[in-house]
Amino acid sequence: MIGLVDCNNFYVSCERVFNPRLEGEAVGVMSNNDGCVVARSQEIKSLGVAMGMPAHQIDPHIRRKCTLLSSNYALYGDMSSRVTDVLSQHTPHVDVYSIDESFLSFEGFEADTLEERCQVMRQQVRRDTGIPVSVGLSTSKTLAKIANHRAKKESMFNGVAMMDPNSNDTRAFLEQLPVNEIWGVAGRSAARLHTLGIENAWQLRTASPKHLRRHFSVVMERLVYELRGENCISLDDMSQPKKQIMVSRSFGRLTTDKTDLREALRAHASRAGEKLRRQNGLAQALMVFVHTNRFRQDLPSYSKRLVIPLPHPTDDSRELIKSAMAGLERVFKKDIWYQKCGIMLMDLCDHDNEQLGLLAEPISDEKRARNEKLMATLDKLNREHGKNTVRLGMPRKQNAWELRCEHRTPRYTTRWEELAVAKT
DNA sequence: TGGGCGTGT
DNA sequence: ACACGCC
Repeated sequence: MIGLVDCNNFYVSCERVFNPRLEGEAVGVMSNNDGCVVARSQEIKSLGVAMGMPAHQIDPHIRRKCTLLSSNYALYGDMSSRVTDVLSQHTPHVDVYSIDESFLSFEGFEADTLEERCQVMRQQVRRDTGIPVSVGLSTSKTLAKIANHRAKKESMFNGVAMMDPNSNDTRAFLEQLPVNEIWGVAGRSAARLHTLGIENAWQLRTASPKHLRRHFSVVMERLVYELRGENCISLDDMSQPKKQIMVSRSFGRLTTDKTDLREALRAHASRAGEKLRRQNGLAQALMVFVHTNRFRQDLPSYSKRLVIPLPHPTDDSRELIKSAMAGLERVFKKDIWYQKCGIMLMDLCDHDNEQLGLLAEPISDEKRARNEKLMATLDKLNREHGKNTVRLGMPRKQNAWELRCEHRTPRYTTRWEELAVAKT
């Protein structure tokens, strides 16, 4: 049996833990730069604020009834690991799927004890972290996802729903479930399924896998088996090292200033280096890109990307920065209003069995050890004393790439200076 | 009017 | 490179 634990309205729930006054209010959390609404309380959903809606498009009448917060990823990330910690106490197999979702394997557990166990687990998460979660149980991940939706929507389940893949009840539910509500099926695929006469999940489940493979791909074929209750989506991939690492941000305001781009790319390359070292990898190439705001039709549009092979595989932030700066020289154009820039590390390989290129410059073991120690120290300081305690080069004040986040709450759990204060 | 991945063709 | 998906 597989369980899917999903936190309810996760970012909003995190905010409510530290500000209980938000309970019962219409609350939304916005994406970076206060762009779109990416998390919504039940109350704000009822007001008609859609997922992903640009914040500035919300009707002013509605807007006045809402609390819209900037995202506080330091807080959400920390709360997420607290939730995961509790889950790990209830089964040895937890696959963290996203910041607010985990798949749990209950292999070897008695099936008829699971609903009860999950209730206990759910209540412990609530008690220990303050976060409400729902649990879906079934024999495949796709069905566990569907069960999770039911657990959220139908109050009779009390937050834990188990779906027997072969029950009449399941059949009835799948018959009224539109295909686009299935995990892995969105607008385009749903439209193409419709042309084949497949409108609901039951029709998809009873369709011919071979037929679907012809019209789509193995992904859709697997989905048919998943809907039948056969677990065929592997999630070990989740913990696999990344094949690319990307860091990019929109600017807080548009800029034509090369120094802004230089500083932003330096920060992005450093962050990418951190991620790379954490997965014990080396990069063999780096891509730099810049572009303008495609929504601004009054300004010239410009977009450029450039792949730069690295002289040898590296995880050293200083070398990544050096290549990124060289790239910037080649993609930068004067008098362009840039909206975003970023870098992507590519052709990643494992640190421990590095392939030396034919033309690689040999580096002495001594020098290499020193570089590694420097990076390790940098990472340790930033880990233990907070992000950006030590950085490579200092950005100017009031730079254009600083994120807009006018409504961010304190980082209660990850910054000493921002701890919650109990008033007497 | 976000950011960061993945798979498949 | 592109299409499409997830969260």
